[in-house]
Amino acid sequence: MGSIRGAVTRRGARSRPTLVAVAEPELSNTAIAEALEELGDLYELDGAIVHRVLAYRGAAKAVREASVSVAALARQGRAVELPGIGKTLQEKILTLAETGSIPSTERLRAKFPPGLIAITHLPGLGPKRARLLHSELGIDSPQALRAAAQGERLRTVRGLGAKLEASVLASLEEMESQPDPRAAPRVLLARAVEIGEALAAGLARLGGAGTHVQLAGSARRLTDSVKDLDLIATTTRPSTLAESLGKLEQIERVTSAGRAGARARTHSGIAVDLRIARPEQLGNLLQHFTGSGAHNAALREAAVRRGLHVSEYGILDDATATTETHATEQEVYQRLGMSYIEPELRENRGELEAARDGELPELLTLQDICGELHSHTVASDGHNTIDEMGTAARERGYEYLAITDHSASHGFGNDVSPEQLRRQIELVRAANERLEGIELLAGSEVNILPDGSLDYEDALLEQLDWVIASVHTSFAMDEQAMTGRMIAAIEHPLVGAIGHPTGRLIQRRAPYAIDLDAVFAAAARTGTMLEINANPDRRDLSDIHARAAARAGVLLVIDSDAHRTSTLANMRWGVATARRAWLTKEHVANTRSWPELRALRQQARK
DNA sequence: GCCGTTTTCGGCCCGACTGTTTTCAGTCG
Repeated sequence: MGSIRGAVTRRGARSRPTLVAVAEPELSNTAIAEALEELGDLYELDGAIVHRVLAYRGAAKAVREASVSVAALARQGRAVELPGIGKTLQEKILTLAETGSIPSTERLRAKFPPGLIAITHLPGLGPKRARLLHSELGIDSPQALRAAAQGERLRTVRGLGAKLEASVLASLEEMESQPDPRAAPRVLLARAVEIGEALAAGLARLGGAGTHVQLAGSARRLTDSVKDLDLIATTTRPSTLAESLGKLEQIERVTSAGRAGARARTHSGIAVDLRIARPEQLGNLLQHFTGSGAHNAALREAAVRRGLHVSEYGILDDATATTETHATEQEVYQRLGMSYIEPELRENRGELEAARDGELPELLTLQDICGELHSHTVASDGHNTIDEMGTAARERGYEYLAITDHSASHGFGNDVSPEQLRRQIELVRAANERLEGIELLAGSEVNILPDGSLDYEDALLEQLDWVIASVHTSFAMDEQAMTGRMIAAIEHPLVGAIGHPTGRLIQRRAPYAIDLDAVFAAAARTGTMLEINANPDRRDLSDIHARAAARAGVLLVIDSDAHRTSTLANMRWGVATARRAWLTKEHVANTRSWPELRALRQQARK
């Protein structure tokens, strides 16, 4: 399932490719994850034990993060290989895929009105209170809840009071402007880190000598987006430091401050949580507040089996009944019998087992990157000249820079005609003569047309050092067609890499429908590389997808896709994604010199 | 409902906060 059935265009064929035949698309992982989440919510309302509910939520997460079709896995009896999915859930997934629904969902939907689930998602209200409201007052929707709160009827229920009525009304008002509270606005990582690092530096300055402040939370794990900022500090004067948070220009207001820390909000609306640690327990606090929640829960669960209880304050040993504190995270992990786990890996995706077995990868670093293979100039939609980009790349310490402007059909007034590309090649060659200390490569970011062909003739592409092929049009094709389109480009012998392979824009545009299993298989077979586009809005491939690609034997490239000299620095976010994908230096092609990389390409073409 | 460096049965992270409570349940991260 999900694999290529028909013959694909032979590598080396120069004629227009024919689209490949691919299998009937399966029920999407997103749809399965949503169904499991709904069933978890319904069981929660039904009063199931919390662990059963958590099992459904854990399974939904595993399905959402799976890089292959879970419906296809379930058909093969292999969905049980995913963490948190056992025989029961595999059966339910199979039933869902084959009949379109799950019987227990249907039964519980009949029992609880749909509006009740919405109520459980309001802050301060959970399943217990929703059920109470339903049984005591007959409340079955947010509208009914509002009426009851306004009529001061909530306080007639034992355990509820006037303050809850007020907070419910406030939450309902909030919900109207933001229909799903779980979809609260998140900030892209680049912006969050920029603000977070400024806050940390500002606090360190105000705290004076002996004060250290660092980012924790999801910003430290370098996730795609961030909900709030966690800062961890050590200082000799805790109260003074907490108060000084409000003096920073980014802070709109401080909601609380004390010796243990402070809470605040930036002018841009991001919640900030400052925690002040005693130096001897900095490791415990930092480990706790870096998360992720799933990583910490799994870590603690494993520790309990060994008689150890982990919290932000230390590790309690049942054997001695004492709590030990740890100045560094290294000591925390060591005490638990593990090697140190880099923050980017802390997602409960197998890192705990690997750390116990001493099998964590040596993650790629920014310093490993030798060159940039995707950049734009004024020839298309960039803002700097070839020389300016080359000089900036050299200043970053790169050995090479590929100039890859858009191609003949790009549109927006930025298309580069074949004639213009010929001229551009000459300009790049001339600039390469002028500039010392960096090799400039003549390249192009070529459009993959809807039929899978490219928008320059092969004879012209052959004159280039480096070709990236990307989809920039017709995003709405069905999965079969899009997969065939992409594989045709992967099969093209002159294509070095596929740019931003899924087309996603974080928080704005979902990936287009595509069978990535088939794409990875084709890329591994042909040696065509796949890009991790480092633009902070894209980070495409994602961490999950890049990890699956590497496992499938695909070689990756990390590209800034810079449109001006300053955005060459976006490489940082691509490396972050690669690290979250467990990638080492060996997985990434542009950690190699240009001669080595070129040799790899030529080898793949044989 | 899942899962095993004490278990195939009986467990399943930890602490803070809030609001409503005379000792705690529910929710949250």
